[in-house]
Amino acid sequence: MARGVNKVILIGNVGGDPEVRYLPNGNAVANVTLATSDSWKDKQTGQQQERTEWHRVVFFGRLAEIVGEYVRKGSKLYIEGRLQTREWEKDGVKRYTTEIVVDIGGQMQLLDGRPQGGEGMAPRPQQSRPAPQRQAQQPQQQQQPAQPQAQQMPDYDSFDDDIPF
Amino acid sequence: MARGVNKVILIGNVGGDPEVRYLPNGNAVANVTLATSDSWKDKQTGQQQERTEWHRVVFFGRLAEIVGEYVRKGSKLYIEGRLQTREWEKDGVKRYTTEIVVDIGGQMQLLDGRPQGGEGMAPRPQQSRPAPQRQAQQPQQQQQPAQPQAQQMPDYDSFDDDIPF
Amino acid sequence: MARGVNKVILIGNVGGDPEVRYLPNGNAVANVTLATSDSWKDKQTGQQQERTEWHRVVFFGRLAEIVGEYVRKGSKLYIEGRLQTREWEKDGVKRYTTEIVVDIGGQMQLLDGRPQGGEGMAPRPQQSRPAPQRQAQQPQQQQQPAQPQAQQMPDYDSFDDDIPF
Amino acid sequence: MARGVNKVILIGNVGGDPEVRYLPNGNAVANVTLATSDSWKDKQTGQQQERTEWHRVVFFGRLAEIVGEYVRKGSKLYIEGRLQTREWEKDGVKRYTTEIVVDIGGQMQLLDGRPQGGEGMAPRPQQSRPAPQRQAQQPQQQQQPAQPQAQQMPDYDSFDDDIPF
DNA sequence: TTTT
DNA sequence: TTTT
Repeated sequence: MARGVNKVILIGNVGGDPEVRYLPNGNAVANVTLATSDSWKDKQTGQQQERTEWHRVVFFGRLAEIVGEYVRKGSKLYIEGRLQTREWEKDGVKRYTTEIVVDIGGQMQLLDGRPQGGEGMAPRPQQSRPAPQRQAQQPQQQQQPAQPQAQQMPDYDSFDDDIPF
Repeated sequence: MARGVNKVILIGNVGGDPEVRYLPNGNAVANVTLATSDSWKDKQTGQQQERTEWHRVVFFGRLAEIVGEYVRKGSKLYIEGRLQTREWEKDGVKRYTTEIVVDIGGQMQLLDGRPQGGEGMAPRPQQSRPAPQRQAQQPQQQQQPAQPQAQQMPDYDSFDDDIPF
Repeated sequence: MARGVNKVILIGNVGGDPEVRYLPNGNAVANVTLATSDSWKDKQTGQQQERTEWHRVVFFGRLAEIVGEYVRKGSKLYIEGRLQTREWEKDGVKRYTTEIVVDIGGQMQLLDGRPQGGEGMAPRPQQSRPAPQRQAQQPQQQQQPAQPQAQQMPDYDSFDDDIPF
Repeated sequence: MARGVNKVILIGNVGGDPEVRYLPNGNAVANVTLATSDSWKDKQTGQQQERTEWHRVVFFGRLAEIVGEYVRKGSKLYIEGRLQTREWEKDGVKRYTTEIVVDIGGQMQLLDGRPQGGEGMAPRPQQSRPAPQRQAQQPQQQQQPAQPQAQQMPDYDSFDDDIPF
């Protein structure tokens, strides 16, 4: 149920291989940056201008797993999600990061099965990926308070600090 | 022309009276915060939960003028725009703010003509608002380099620092 | 799962009180017509022009019940659904009707709680509405083949034949 | 200006080479059918189901010309337009056809530069296409009343009767 | 950091 | 058939 509408629709290219993590409850989370670009002719100079916008997209659940397997740097994606701004702190000062959350109620479509590397649509090999913890949660994780909601995830610490927004 | 799609659709309520400014070229800019909310039942506790998301929306041009006249705190709006993140600096450290830009190609609909105050849809009195500078730009402003594009607007300094994201 | 995207977003006013029916499996179906309008200035004559577009919207499930209770002639709605064209026959000739289907994955928002009649947001009295058959299906209906999917619903025979498209 | 919102977003594949025509005023019109498909698992039978939906899309102006040059059978498109139902008559009985109109305010993105035929993105040879009549309208066409608006176009007679809706 |  |  919702009062209001909060909808984002993007088509763009992925800036790097997705980072996939697993929450203590076994739910997958995948982070991706997505570039959309606009070009227009400057009225003053007549020059063709271009501006690229980078978006932080966070997938949860089943879509996160699909992203981890099939999406790579350069992939073209359609995504539908919602805007969410989370607060974090650095050196005692509050910062805010706005992301597009894609979970249930959202959508993702891989528009291009041929990203760099040329392995076609074969799933990415998964040796280096930690096993999903759906059916087998580790004991020490169950001692932590359960994660009731994806939105309440305390931190996104796997994010590179160098991508600042 | 665009490579990619960058679209945001929101329906929500305005958090405060709009701030309207005029760029040196006479174009109006209106800033508004918009609240959307989601509610859901927590699976663990069975409790009804609610989360409100605040969005920064920036209108340009004709829509900004309409916003300045008809939108007030509490107004319910439909907006369609695009995501844009701009960089700014505070105490020597870079910060990023993500906004929804609504200009040509975007859309705005006032869904509720009866916000708090009860004056109906009568335009807001405009004495305290600086005159639009479309046909009559002030000389000292023309000495500055022209602002060719809304996106290149150097700063949004009229923003209240207390709205941190 | 979907290959492709099929999304319709409308904001408009409802042309008449909704017609709510119940499928044999107890699922509610609500039909509504929704008007959206565009106005523009004719370049030839300089006259203000207006065109109203009428849309057939079909709600299923929980949303259909909400529509039956709260939506009335004149209500302003936001809906998000998908396009679907169904075939029917009249006098031996095939006809096609395109509707916007709003079910799971879709959305509905009542944007105006004050339609004509002035009873506020109180649910419509329900004496004249047949009881939902969720838990108590009637025997003769169970003898029919089950309706596996809303999309496969054989007919919309409660529709007024006079609304031709 | 609009009271209400009427927006359609589709991603799908084109069913045949576009038909491009020119209105008496020189404006291009391109007709395309676009397929979107949904698949789901039937709850009764557990079988994977698929349903393809065909949409009639009509492009006007610059986008129609781009469609005529670059879009072919099998092309994958993103389109953003609005719903419009027009009335026509056959054997004295009124029929209605719903289309997605993509003109100014709409958008089109070619998501796949490699449709069947393998000529890459080279524009389609244009010998068989009637010259645009922008600057040079033919006299007999000017005797007809001018077409002030794309929406008022009297007929779409170039459509194949075999595509019935 | 992507893509055309 | 709606609404502003």
